[in-house]
Amino acid sequence: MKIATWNVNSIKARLPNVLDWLKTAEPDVVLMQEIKTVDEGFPRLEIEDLGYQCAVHGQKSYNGVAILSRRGLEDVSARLAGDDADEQARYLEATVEGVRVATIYLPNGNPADSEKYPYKLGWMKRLKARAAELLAEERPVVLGGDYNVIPTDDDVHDPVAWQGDALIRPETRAAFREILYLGYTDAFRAKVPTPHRYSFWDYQGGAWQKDHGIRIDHLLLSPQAADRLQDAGIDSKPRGKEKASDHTPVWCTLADPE
DNA sequence: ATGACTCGCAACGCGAGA
Repeated sequence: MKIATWNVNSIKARLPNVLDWLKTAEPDVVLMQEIKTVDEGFPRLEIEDLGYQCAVHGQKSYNGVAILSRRGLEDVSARLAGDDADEQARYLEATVEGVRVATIYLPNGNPADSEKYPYKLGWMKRLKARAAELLAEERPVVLGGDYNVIPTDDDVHDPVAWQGDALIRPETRAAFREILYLGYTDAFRAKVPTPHRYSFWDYQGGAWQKDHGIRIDHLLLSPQAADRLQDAGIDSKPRGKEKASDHTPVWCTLADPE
């Protein structure tokens, strides 16, 4: 089963690129972020034509997440518990052939001296609680998404330039490690030890051409999923296309159960 | 170099992104 995560930065602006990529990459499951539309605006028919079912948790203009699957889609559940006042559409879970998957659009948190940073850290605490609950179920789990976390200095072109940023601050990294240390595996890092492989390149300053990127899109696997991990990678081709998202897909493959 | 890009919106510049 091939599972990918992709922050598309507007599904409407990205639809031709997304359809092309679905046809060529042939993922079984896509964990999508920043669709930037309400549920009714999601191009469901075009994607269903390629054999996918869609679960959508949208929001007007900002955020919004979706799960695409061509191998079934059951028990869909939106929102992250722990803050009933949180109206931002950033979390959606579903089950595909016994694998519990979540699409995650973790808050950016900048500026780090604003109220946005405590919101990010609070959101990470809520995610940790949910991640722990899922671990207790002792089943394959894949938590994929735009974490807005640069885990280590191997995951950024210029760590000094990012100093103090909400994506790299020690508190951010510690909160991310807390989730990993529950027992989750970073699928890409487990398969690709090479440093300086990125999933995001800013639109500005020729960052893509100069490979000035950051690795912030991650697939975290429970032990039962990690036991089935066959391969993982970053598909940088979509980032080089016309009208590209600033993020590119990160994927992993899980062996089918016995 | 007071820059640099892209998105949605009911806009005709702005906030947000990272």
